[in-house]
Amino acid sequence: MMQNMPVNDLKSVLEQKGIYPSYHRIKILKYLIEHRTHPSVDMIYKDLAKEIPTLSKTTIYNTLKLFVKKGLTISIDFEGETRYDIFIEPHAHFKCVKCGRIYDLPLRTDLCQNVELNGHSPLSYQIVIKGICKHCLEAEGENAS
Amino acid sequence: MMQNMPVNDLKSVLEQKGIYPSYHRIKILKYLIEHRTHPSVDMIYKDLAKEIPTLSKTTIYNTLKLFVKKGLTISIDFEGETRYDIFIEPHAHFKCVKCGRIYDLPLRTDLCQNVELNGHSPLSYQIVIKGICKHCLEAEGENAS
DNA sequence: TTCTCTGCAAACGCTTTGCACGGAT
DNA sequence: ATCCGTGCAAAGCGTTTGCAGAGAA
Repeated sequence: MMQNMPVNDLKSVLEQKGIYPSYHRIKILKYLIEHRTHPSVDMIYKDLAKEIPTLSKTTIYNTLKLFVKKGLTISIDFEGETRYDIFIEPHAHFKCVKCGRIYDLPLRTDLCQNVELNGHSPLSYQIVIKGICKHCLEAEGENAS
Repeated sequence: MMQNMPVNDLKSVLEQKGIYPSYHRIKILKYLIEHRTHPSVDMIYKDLAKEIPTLSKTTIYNTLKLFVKKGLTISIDFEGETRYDIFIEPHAHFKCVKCGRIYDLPLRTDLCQNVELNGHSPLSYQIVIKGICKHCLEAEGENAS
């Protein structure tokens, strides 16, 4: 998980996107890079508040909205909760209905080649697959034997 | 839009899925068949409340949850709002960012053939594409000329 | 009677908004 | 002095829950 990207690199990632690299924004970007678990605002808040006791959720909402707007992050809607991901190349998401984990899945061909667009012009897409993840399937197998 | 399915046919659709065909449930099913606009609870409520003044949103929530559970309907999550659709064959959804309309799009091959599942076992999926719909593109063209 | 469908009101969870403080330029 | 990042509190919105009353079997 840990990628130990130097703070100066994080700063330049933000600056290249036209985002002022404040202390909080660097921390949130660092969190997204080090926790590739598609965290919600609440998850980020609970973890970062340990380091930054004065942190507010509003700041995280503001920051992620800015990151999405600037194309640094994507947002994914799961039943009533928004999750965030810095991996912006096209891919699908798999959500395990047992453990709740979310995985990235590569696409063999771009989605738009697989859909009949009927004249509509796509800008972005999101694919969410629900099911039982490999991890839980293996756990089931162990219990059965 | 109107398909004028006889009430007895609507009843048997429900009964075949093991759903008691109450007055409200028939009305909601009828609405879903006649309005293939991926309505939200609120849209259904606003329309049906004209005919059934005592109708409550809770009943619509209960009914749609039951329909989804029994496999009669699918639910799609759009930014913080759930939409419902009786078209249960696999397909993608296109949401226009200008007019908000939602379209069904056919898939050329099943999604799961296009994704590397990495050992996870899928149960269901949803694909949402955002962009500008044909209708709005044509309207833009007219304004430009 | 018993079970379930219905509906009101309150609670709930996630997100947004309004406004004020404070730091940076 | 101005702009912008931050944070508290309140409001907003979609949804769920608890409970009571009505209706069907």
